[in-house]
Amino acid sequence: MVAEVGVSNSQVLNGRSLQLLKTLVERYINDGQPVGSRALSKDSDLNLSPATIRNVMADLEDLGLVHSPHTSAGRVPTVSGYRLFVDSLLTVKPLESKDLTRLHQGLSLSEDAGDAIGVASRLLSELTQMAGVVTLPKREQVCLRHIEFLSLSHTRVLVIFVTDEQEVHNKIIHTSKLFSPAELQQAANYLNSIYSGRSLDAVRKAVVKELQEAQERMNQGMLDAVTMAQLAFDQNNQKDDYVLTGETNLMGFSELSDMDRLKNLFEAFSQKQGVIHLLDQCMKADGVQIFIGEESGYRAFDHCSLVTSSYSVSNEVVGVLGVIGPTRMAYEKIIPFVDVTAKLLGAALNPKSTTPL
Amino acid sequence: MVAEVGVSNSQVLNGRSLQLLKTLVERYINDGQPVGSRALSKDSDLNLSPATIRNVMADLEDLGLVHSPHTSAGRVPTVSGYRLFVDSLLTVKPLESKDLTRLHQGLSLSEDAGDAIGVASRLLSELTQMAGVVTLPKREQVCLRHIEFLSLSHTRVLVIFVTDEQEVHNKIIHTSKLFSPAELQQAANYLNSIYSGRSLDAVRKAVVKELQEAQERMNQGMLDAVTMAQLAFDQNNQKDDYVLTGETNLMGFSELSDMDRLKNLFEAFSQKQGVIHLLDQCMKADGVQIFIGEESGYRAFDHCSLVTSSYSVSNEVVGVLGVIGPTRMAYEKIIPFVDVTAKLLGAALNPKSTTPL
DNA sequence: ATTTAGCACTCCGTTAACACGAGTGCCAGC
DNA sequence: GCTGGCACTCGTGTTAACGGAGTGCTAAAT
Repeated sequence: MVAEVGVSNSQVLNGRSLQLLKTLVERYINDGQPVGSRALSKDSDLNLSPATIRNVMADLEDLGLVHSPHTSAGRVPTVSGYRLFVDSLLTVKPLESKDLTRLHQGLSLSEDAGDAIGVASRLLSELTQMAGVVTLPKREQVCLRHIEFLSLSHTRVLVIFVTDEQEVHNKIIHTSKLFSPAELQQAANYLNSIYSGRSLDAVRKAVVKELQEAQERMNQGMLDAVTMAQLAFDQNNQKDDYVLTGETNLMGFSELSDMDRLKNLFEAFSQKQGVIHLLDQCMKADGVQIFIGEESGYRAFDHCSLVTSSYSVSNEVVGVLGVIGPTRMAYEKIIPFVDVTAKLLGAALNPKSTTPL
Repeated sequence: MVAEVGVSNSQVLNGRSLQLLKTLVERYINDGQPVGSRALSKDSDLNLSPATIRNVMADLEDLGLVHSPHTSAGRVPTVSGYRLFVDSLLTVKPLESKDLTRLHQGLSLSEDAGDAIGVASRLLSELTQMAGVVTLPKREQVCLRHIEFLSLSHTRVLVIFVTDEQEVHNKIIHTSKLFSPAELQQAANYLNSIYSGRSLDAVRKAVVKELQEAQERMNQGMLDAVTMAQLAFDQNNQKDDYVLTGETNLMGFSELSDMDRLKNLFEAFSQKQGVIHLLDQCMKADGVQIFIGEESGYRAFDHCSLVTSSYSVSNEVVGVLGVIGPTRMAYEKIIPFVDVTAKLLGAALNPKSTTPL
């Protein structure tokens, strides 16, 4: 059932040790108590006496896979122990059909992208009873649909633009000269005719290029338009952000009941940048990605695990979603859950799949 | 210094008892320990022996103003005790000048309304070390500046409108028939020419009126425009919402260190409706409003106090801001703080005061 | 050579007993 | 009406004892 893992310590890390590690982790995930040799002897179907198991446990402890809180307690998996479990020992359970239908229902009838993101996050947290997080889709990969300028006071201009995912963005820019409403209208018309339907990234590049090389060919109106477009699509405009729900679920877990830890965690949530950076890393790898405890490198997440998956629209990775919970979580259920949710969210965001009523 | 409070129990609730209640509350707010008769005897400048003070305390306890956690502990103010203190005994301290300048600076250079709201909330929480909350300005009182329609798929139309506070709102509506981009443009032009500059509430009413009485006078294009406007400004569109910051500050207070309480509180924060309802009540009364402990009627807030003030733009109350903390908070500092912040936020939001760079 | 049984040991968690300090209520005297 | 004194109550912190759970080690059994 459990194959050997080919490492240098092959004579100790044989099938039996792994089997025992597996049942140890499973049992610990279930009831949160350090698990002792007697319990393990009963739980595993290899008929071994507690004494034998104690020997194996000592080996596992030497390898840093388990750890005992104090001399006469059972063993608890370490981060490495969890890692080995997740990578090689885990038997993932297929998603329960009732959860699948909940996901399907919820995501299929979301009106716009913002909706879908919120729904996805809420479903993640509700169905897992942990915290759900979904990053907003990256703007690079979406297309410009419509742009519009509106004069505020003097040289302040409100830029409104709509992407093909039916998201409305807006930003205030400061122009170098005063524009009349008619001029602004004209500029918008020009930009719409040229750039509508192209990706924002492409627009950004095109704008820079036009400004550099083709100034003499353009009339003043076109030049103004392109200049404003550059201001509007300025790089730092893309507000990285995410939707987080069910944080309060985390308050129920005993491993996070320490007020200082909890405070750090929630502060990390509201400061956002750290979490965003972490999620960005997950976007690079496709498929499900897992950070266990300190692996994330963020102190606030020391006692948490993060299970993520990137989601894609038209075969282009645009964001990440995931679940945050204590390291002691039911990975075998969470992993397929996150996986499926990512796929469904991607499908829901696909512009081709939006069906009019 | 402390005048008598005219109630039926005038012979017990004389100036001296009130003086003692005052110093008791002040001392309890300072160090959070139940305060005993000896401490009170030293703290108050009326020279009384502990024994005398014990008698007074017994009276105050009969009146339900103080309470002792157990037989041989000092006294702690009850909700009524805090209430009496806040209403009649409190000597508010003027805002520290460094806090005032922080507020001024922060709020004066906010770019748009959303900015200002966020800054206000952040300043409230940072400077008080508690949680700060600001409701978004109510849409009724703001003016329409520009409206725009954009066709999505089939009969789904994206409505974008801008208010004079430089806020961009958007909503997806479903029309009964298919419109061409030109028709949508025409409709938008019509609505802009008629309704631009009028308050949203007025627009809503005018639209309904027009549809009822004047159908024969209008051509089809105008009719379509007005119909769409009605959908766009549909009543339930106004998403009540608020900005909350510094929730994590609340995790430091011992009275909220109970995990269940804390969880309830944070859940109330994320569900929002309860909090919104509470804040709505505060909007009716102008000036500073205070809910102490259970007074709010929301179980989640049982051990919290809420100090709020409505804020106004052009003499019209549009929202509420406030501070949430434990009942044991420094009211004498928080009250003027909230008061001033509300006034400054109102000023910052005033469209006349927006200065171009 | 591996597994097992037995045994001494360690450590946690709970309970009880105890002293201490802080504060009260009440009474008698000023 | 105020005050000092006294007995009493209650929470806190310390200590000791004890049972339970689990380990490590050693010696015997397979």
